[in-house]
Amino acid sequence: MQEGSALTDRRSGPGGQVQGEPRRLTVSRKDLLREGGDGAFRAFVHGLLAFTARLEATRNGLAGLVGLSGPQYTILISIAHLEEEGDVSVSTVAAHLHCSGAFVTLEVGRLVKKGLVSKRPSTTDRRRVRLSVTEKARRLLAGLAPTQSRANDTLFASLDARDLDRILELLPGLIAGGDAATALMGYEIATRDRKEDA
Amino acid sequence: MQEGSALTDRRSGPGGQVQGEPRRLTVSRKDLLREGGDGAFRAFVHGLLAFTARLEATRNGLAGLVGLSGPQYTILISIAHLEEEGDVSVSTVAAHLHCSGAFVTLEVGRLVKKGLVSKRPSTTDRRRVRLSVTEKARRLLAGLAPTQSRANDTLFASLDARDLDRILELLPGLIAGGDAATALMGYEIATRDRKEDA
DNA sequence: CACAATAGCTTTGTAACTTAGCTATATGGC
DNA sequence: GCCATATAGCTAAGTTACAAAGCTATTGTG
Repeated sequence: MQEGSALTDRRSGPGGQVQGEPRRLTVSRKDLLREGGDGAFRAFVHGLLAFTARLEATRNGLAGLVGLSGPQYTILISIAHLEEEGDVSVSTVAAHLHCSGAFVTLEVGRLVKKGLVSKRPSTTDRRRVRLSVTEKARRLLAGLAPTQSRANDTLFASLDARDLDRILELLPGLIAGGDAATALMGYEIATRDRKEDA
Repeated sequence: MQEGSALTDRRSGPGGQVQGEPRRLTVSRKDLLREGGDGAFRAFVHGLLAFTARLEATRNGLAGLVGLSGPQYTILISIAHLEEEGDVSVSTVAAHLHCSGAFVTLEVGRLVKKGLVSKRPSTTDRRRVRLSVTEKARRLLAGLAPTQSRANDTLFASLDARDLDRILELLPGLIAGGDAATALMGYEIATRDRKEDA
């Protein structure tokens, strides 16, 4: 009973007294504010957080079905994908997945050992390595497709055709924004202690 | 020169011979196919992969600015968020972030040690713990808000008002889809060796 | 009142990374 | 052509981010 008292006023402190400051916003673009507040945007961020965790869990499951770890599977399908538009090197994959080259080197090595990726020297730059997925890997992934299809249908059941179109349109900009934001973060980290305006 | 030969036909094997099988689809809902193919959907998946990696990197950067690890920061803001709609326990957070309770216990312990989270026994269920963020944490996050705002403006520069509305509408369904898909994966994993139709 | 289920904690282990340092090649100025 | 600088990839070493298993204390359930 009286669990109603658990109701939390999002503007009040622990004693219930409302602080004078008008809650600093976590985003400022007007398109992303609603009635001057960032509540909707925050909900968006937390929703994204919850969704991406489940997306990753699903990917890990698919990976496990073909005997790979999540990252291995991700790297494998990324090579297959990137291969469609040109030569793929370790650094290409690392940039695409936004992780260190060392990690890609390591995991690609394991994929090679499994016979799923082939590694030959690039013809144009002998420092580089040309990665491609083997026929064995294609068969493995083709075998996974039915399950993948069920998983994707379930995962994206609420998405309609227009949503997909719009997101496809949006993604390049969002990725660019991600690169810009991480660059910005690098700058903020480098200059952080300099200013101290409370 | 003659790098043009690197052009990869996405339907051909290494020798250039086209396999007879018509590329198994990774999704089957008609809304998500284009001209009967899953190419657009695949592009969507890979774009999402690239974007979420950058999103996480940005979050890690924000976390670092306040002396937290990425997961610590994520857990902290999740508690703050979940607190707005009711009591928050370890398992609430674990379910929201789709990770193990053990991990939440561990990280929350560190946040408590830093004075950012308070932990008291739930009044209604003495097995449970009631988590809440401290005033110190609120100040810390408020101090981060300006940077966060710059980062979010950059990250989501390409998103317009209608996009945000639509995604907000979509997210609950997507999260539910994620839960359903991971459940499905559990089933697939449990029954995988049973059938073997090559 | 037993019994099963649930919440959380601790321990223990593993997988997922990164940083630093190295070598080989490439590239741009002089 | 040659030197300085940058880039590609590899390796080794270390750290962090997790999860599985097992325990205790509680709570619901027949």
